[in-house]
Amino acid sequence: MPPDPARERLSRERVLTAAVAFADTHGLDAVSMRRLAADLDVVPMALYKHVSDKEALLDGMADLALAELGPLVDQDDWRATVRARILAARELLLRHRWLRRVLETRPRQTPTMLAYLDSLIAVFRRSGFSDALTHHVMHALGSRAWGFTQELFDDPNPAPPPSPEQLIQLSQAFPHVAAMAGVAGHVDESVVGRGCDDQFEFEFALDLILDGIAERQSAGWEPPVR
Amino acid sequence: MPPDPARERLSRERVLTAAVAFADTHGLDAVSMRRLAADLDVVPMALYKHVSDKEALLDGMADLALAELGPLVDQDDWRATVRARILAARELLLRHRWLRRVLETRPRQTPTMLAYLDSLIAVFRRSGFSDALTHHVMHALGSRAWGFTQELFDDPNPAPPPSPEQLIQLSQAFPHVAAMAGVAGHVDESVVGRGCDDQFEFEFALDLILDGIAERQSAGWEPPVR
DNA sequence: ACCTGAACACCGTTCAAGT
DNA sequence: ACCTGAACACCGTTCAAGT
Repeated sequence: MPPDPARERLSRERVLTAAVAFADTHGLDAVSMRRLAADLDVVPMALYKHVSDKEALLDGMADLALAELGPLVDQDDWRATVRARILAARELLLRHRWLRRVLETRPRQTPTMLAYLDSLIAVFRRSGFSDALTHHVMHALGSRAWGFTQELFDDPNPAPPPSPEQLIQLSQAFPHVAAMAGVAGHVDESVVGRGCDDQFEFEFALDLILDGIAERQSAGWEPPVR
Repeated sequence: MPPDPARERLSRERVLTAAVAFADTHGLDAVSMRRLAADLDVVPMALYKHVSDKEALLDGMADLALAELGPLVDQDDWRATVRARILAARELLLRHRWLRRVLETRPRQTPTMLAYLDSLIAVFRRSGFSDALTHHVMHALGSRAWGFTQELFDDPNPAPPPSPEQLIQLSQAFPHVAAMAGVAGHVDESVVGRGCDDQFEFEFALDLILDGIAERQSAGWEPPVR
């Protein structure tokens, strides 16, 4: 049979775009080489011409999604710049719910990931932070620099809410968790559970850390001699 | 053939203990139902009598490892107590390198996980923190409450160090990353890479956050009215 | 140069049977 | 009550062949 002329040729770009769309709609767990191939109307092995293996596919997906971020925009001062940049990254991660888990599992930073970090680090260095302080400060931000926290789960099928009986049992066994969670209006979600990492939580923690960073810097923090 | 009397009977405890030991020595990726069964000299399906599925196995492994932590020990004040507790958890995670990834992927908290969080939350509440502040403060700690950060990878096969040529290329493309990393004496490790999340880094960030928490509390922080 | 087909070495898990 | 064996529906990836 002659190749169907109506069928678009495969390309790395087409593979990655399809993979991102597939993950957006079906979740990361559904992304397999075989299913992606089926989605593209192609035999599994056809993908390997454009992507060396599954890890490379995930790298490419991360790069493609991160490209949506665009260049860093300077604000009034380092604090506002870093804050806005991180909140923008957070919005990206909320648009692509699978991205957090992909970033977490990259054994090496992709160039796009490095470029993102470079742009953040640049803000601190240009604002007079020492290289040592910049280094520690980036560690203090940790994954929050990417706009996510451990709470932001990518669970495709959230667990059903516990029954009233279970709730009573839980709050007897773990009274402090219950009291603390109750205040936030979601007794059904545990501290590091999913669902309560809303904008307010994220900004509270981010500002707390930015305050700490500002304090270290204005106090002229220096690395301990050893 | 009669059952070999010398062969110890399987039990949930024996399965979990073997799984923990197996993960300790071979890494998490090596833990499969089939390989664990082979390790126990048993057919794969024999495990399912003691553990309902693989997720339950991972839950059990987490519980067993976390049990090593023991009860919380009170120190001079909330700050010292929380600090010591978190550093103890960190040491546990360093002993069981697979545990971080298992904790991260639990869709629901196991009872042992909840008990750990409960003990931490109790410290804040007993020290006069409001429930609302306690809630936000636990979020600010995030995964650091478990003694890990995004930097603490469980990579069984660390990537080879880049060649000098690659290093030069990298530092030209990402000058700020290079400058910042250089100061810490490990140009070969990127910011969120593995290997530089040493004790000092962790304590720097932890203390920065504890400072922020102490500041919020002594300032009488209250949730915004809405 | 790009895609295909069959095969290999793995998974987790079900079902029906053995002791 | 506990373990077994064969089977099912999946994986990622190799190799040799087609066009």
